[in-house]
Amino acid sequence: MNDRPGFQPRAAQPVTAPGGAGCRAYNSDECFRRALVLGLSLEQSTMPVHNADIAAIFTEIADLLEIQDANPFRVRAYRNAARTLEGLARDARELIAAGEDLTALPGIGTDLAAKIEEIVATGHCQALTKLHRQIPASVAELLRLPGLGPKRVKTLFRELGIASPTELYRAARDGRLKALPGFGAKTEQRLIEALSGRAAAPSRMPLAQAARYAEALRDFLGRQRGVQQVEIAGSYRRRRETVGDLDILATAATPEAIMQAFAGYEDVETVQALGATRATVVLRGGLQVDLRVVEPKAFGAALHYFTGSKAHNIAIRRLGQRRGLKINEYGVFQGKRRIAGRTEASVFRAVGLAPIPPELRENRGEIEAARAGQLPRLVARDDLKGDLHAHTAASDGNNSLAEMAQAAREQGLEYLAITEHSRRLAIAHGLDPERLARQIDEIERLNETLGGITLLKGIEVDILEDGGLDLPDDLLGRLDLVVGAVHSAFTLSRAKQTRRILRALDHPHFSILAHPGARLLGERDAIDIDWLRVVRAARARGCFLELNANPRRLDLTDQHCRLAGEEGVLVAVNADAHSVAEFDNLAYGIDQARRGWLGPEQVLNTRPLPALRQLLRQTL
DNA sequence: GCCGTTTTCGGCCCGACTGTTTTCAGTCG
Repeated sequence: MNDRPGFQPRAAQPVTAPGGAGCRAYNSDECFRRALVLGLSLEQSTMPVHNADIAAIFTEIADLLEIQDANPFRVRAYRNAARTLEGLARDARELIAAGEDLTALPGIGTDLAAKIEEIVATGHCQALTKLHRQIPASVAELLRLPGLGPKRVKTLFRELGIASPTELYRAARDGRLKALPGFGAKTEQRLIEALSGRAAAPSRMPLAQAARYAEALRDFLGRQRGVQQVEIAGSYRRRRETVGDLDILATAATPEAIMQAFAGYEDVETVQALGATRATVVLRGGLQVDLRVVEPKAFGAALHYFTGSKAHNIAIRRLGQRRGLKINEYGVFQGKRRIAGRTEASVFRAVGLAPIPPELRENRGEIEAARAGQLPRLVARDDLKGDLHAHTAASDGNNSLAEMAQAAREQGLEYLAITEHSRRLAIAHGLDPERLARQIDEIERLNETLGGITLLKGIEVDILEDGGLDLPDDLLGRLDLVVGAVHSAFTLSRAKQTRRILRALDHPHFSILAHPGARLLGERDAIDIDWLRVVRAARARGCFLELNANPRRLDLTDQHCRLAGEEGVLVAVNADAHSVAEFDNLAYGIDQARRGWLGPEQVLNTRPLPALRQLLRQTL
């Protein structure tokens, strides 16, 4: 788990937005009034304030307060609130516009609710502006450097006036750091290395990419003499779409042996720490890995602890505390007596909870649900009966219709929709009406010879900038389903982008909105749309949302899956396979669906074919 | 700054490792 705040540096840019476009659409009078009060003109109100912007401001306040040595619990309150905001499916400004009470959110009291309203209305927070008068914003950047926490950053600023990484680099190179109290030659050297760019800034790695490192390392450790259990915990086990680092947990007859083997693993680039039961290394490729060795009787407690999330752990410990129990990675203790810890289930039982699946452990209501015996039965890979988004060599795929059908059948699927790109996506060799008509005939012929699987006739039609579809109605009407997707004009304003999607959903033949956010992890941000309106429009029109299982996309996000589930919109978990190998990606889609609290009944393609056809007809 | 089966005050999660120290503070997860 690397839940260190600011691990994913996000610039806390002041958002110059008294109101913002989205706000104006909801509550123009109020925005106008606020703009007048603040002496700002509405012409400035272009950039809407998102939860991530508010969270970034709260995180920066927390950083600066910490450097000032403020009450640590006050600091934590800002961090908790930032985490709450980042975990919401809906933007705070929408909640405000809908008149909802922000103090109902966990970790948000009257003070922080007022600050959120202030930021939504103005794009700024007075409290942060005030802090900036005492400490420049760039000082907080120093916290991202290895070995620097609030205390040392404060020392640097107070003693040497160092307020930025550049100034720090200069001072370190001049040898001025090691004279400071609490600093030494090693710290100085480490900072020089980090600042000279030799150590790349840590960034989160897509889950599927991390899996390659993780599985190889797990196998290696499992082969070591005396090793009993090896489990990868952390966000990897929670199946987050990206992981910051790997947390590996093991039990072994002799801890020293596995620690040494770990440090000597062929892919290790640097060993950052090596203790008796805990070690940290960085692999070639930049992934940090922590290994922890515990006794078998503590394995469950340690697995729970290192699986996290941090917010979940804190909530569980607080629950234990109220029962007079102390919970740590070694077990659950009543006084000196250990009452649980060998298994995760025993830890949950000790605090009166049903076992919570790792994917739900984000402190987003799973503890309350477990206490009430209302944890959802989550969808599993085996629940899937088909896949509703696939390409062949006719557009930008690699295999033939027959090869894709056979691969899908080998994956245990009963149906597969063929959904090539449409003509506008020329780069992907998209189909024009004539070629699509030919493929329709071809699929019908092939279906007569295929056994054990049915191909469905579909298309991944481009949603044009104005919300129209890229192929004529009469042709779309001949298909079993129409999957529509955005592949262009990603940067439209929220109002325009939302209007575009709503118009596409309105189309009489529209079935499934593919990769609705159109994001690419780490490469392209999601388009800006009013999610609640889109989800509700999909429900009203009998349409469905896709969870695209391609590891680069994983789109819907977990939060939007949950929103869809709560609003009664079925989600299609599709591999978007461009080759026979890519059906394996369905597992990543299922992971994400589980993180979004979806059960089998909330996933469209868990239906057998007749039931699926009936649902699709309702959209056409 | 938040929160309440300890409800408007007094708590707030817990431990390992490193480096700088002579017994521990700071950082990190």
